[in-house]
Amino acid sequence: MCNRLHIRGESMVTIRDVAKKAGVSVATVSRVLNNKGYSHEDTRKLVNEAIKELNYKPNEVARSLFKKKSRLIGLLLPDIRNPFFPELARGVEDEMQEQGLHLIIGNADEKPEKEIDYIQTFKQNNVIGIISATNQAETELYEDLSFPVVFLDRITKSHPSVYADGLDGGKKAAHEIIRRGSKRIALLRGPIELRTAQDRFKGAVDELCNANVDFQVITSSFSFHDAEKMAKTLFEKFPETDGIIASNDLSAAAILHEALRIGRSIPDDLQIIGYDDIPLSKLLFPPLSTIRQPAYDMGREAAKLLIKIIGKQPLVQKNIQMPVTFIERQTTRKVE
Amino acid sequence: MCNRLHIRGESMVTIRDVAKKAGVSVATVSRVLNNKGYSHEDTRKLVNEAIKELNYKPNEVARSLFKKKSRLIGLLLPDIRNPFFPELARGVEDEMQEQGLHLIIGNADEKPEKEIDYIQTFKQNNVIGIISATNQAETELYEDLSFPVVFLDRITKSHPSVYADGLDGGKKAAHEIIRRGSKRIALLRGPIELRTAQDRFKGAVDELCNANVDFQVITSSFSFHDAEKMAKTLFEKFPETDGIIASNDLSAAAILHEALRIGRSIPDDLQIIGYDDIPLSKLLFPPLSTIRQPAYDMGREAAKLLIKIIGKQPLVQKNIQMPVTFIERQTTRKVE
DNA sequence: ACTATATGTGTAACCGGTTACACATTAGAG
DNA sequence: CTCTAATGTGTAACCGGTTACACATATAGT
Repeated sequence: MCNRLHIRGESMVTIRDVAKKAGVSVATVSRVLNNKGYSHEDTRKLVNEAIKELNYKPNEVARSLFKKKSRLIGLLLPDIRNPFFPELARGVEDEMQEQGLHLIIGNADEKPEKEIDYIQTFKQNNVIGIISATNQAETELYEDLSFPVVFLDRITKSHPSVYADGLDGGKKAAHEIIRRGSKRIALLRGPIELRTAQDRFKGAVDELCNANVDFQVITSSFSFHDAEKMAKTLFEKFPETDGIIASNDLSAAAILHEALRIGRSIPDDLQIIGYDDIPLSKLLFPPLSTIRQPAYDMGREAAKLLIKIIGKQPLVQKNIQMPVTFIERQTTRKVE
Repeated sequence: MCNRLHIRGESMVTIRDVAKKAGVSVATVSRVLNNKGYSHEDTRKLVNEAIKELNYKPNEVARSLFKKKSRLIGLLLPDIRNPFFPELARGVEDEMQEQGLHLIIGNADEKPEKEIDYIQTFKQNNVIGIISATNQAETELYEDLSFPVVFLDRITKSHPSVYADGLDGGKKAAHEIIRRGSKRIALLRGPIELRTAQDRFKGAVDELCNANVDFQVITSSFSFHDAEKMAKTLFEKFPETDGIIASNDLSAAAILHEALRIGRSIPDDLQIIGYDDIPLSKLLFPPLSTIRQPAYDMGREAAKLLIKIIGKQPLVQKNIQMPVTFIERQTTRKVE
C-alpha cells in the first residue's frame, strides 16, 4: 500500500502546477517556456526552478492542438524490407535528431491504401512536413496538404526532391560492363512509374545503343519476391547472356545467386552490375560490382531541404541531384 | 487567382461545422461519431450526411488531448538496417492496421539516448502502447509508463513478451552441425546483455558439451560492421575450424563471404549455420542454412498481445514463446 | 391516470497548452 | 517633471474535441 503513494504517470504535471509553484500565472510560464514576449530575469529563474523541481514536460498534444503544429516529421518508405530504404531513413533520422525534431516512420509496403492511411495519420498528428520515398509521387495524394513535402529518391515536378543522377548511373553501368567486354547484355528495367528507375534505364539504353553490343530489356519490380522468379526466367530465355545490368542490388543478388546455381562463372563468363550499393552487396560472393547511390547522404539532404522549407528559408535549389559512383568489386572483370 | 477560391487545408472542418449543418449540437455529433449514449435514428442519419458532405474528419489531436489516448502504437527497433527487424515490423504493422490502429516506428540505432528520445516522443503523443525490440529491456526506461509495453524478440521478467525459443534454436544449430560431421566448431556469441542471444548460446553450448567435438566461443555484436572484422580475425586465429555457428544471419553472411574469399570450400571443408533466416539468406551463395525465427509471425503475435492488454482482455499467457526451425540449405552438408 | 424508467438532446466545463489584450510599472526623452 | 515607449504580468478566450449533467419527452408498469 505504501507504493501507492507513488502514483504512476506522475508525468501529469501541468503548466498550472508550475505556475502555482512559481507564484506566477500560466501565461508567464508559457512565455518563459517559449522565450516569447517579455519576462523578468528573476521570474524566469523562479519558473525554471519550479519546472525542474516538478520535472515538468509540456504536453505536446495540447501544444499541437492550439498551434496546429507539432515537432513531428513523417517519413514514408515504400518497402522497409529493401535495405536501401532503411539506409535513407538513417540519414533523415540523424539530421532530424540534430534539429530537435522527431521522426515517425511509415512503411507503405507499396500499397496505395497504406500510403493514404499513413498520410492521414501524419496529417491528424499535425506533422510539420513529410519526406516521401514512395511510388506515388505523381498522384494527388500529396496535393492539398497544409505542410511541405519533399520527395526522396523520387522525381516530380510538383514538389522539391532529392535524388541521385539516374541517367548517369545507367550510363555508367552500361559503360563499365561494355568496357569489360560483355557483348550480349540483359538490361533490367525497374517499375515504369518510377522516374528514377526510368532514368537509369534510359541512361543505360543510350550507352548501349552507341556501342556495338546486343541487348534485351526485361521489366521487373524492385521487390525480393519477384527478383527470384525473374532471375530464373532470365536464364531460361536468354542463356547466351554474358552481362546483366540489374535495376537494383536486390535483383542483382537474386540473379547472381541463380547464375551460380546453374554453374555460370562470375565474372569470367557473365558479368553483373547492381544498383544502390546496399550494405549486403559487399557480403555477397563474389562481392557485387554496383552503382552506388549515396543513400545516407540523400536522406540527410532531404531532411535539410525540408527543414529549410519549413523555416521558410530561401532555397538555392528545389531539386537536389546527387552523384552516383561505380563501385568496382568482383562481379565484373578487371581492366588495366 | 481563381485557384485561390479553393483554399488548401480545407480539412479544417470542425465538429461545430457539422453540428450546424445537421442542425444539432456538438454533443450529439460526438455521440453519433463514437456510438456512445443515446441518439435517434433520424438524427444519426442527418449527422452522417453532414459528415459526408463536409468530408469531416475528427481531429485526432483534440481527441487525444481530452482522452489522453490516441490510436497510435509505438514500435521501437534497435537497428533498422538489420533485415530481421523490418520483418518483425511488417508483422506488427499488418496486425495493427487490421485493428484500425496506427503504427509509428522508431529506430533506436542501438543508442540509449535515441531510445529515450523515442519513448519520450511516444509518451508525448499519447500512444496507447509500445512494442519494443531494443536492447534495453532491463533498464528503467520502461518502468513508469502509463500504457502497456510488450517486448518483442526480447525476454524480460517485468513485461509481457514474444520471442522465439533460443535454447532450442542454439541446440538445433549445434545438433545439426555436429550431426553433419564438424569437429572443430566456432560458436559465435551475440551481445551479452540480450537474453535471446544468450539463450541461443547456452542451447548450443549444452549440445556441444554433450558431443565429442572441440569448440571455441567468440563474442560479437549483431551489427554489419563488426561482422566483417570478426570474420577476418576468426579465420586468422582459428584456421582449423570446420564448422561455425553464427549468432545471426548477418554475421553468417560476413563469415561465408570471408571463407570463400580465402578459398575455403563450403560446405565440404567448412559448414556454416546462421540464425534468423532473413530474406537475403537464401540469396547468398551457397544459400545459407540457418535457424529460422518466424519474424513476421512474432511481430503479429506481439501486436495481438498488446492489443489484448490494451483492451484489458484476460491473458492466457504473458510470455509467448515461438518455435524455431532448422532451414537446410547449402552451407551444411547433406545427410541421408 | 400516475409514476418510474428509458430515450434523446443541448449547455457548458474540461483536457493543457498559447496568446490577444488590458493593466501596471519603469525607463527614457524633452 | 511630464509624457510616451518599453517592459512585465495576469485574465480569459481559444484550439477541437468529449462528457457530466440538466432537461424534455416517450414508453411501460400498475
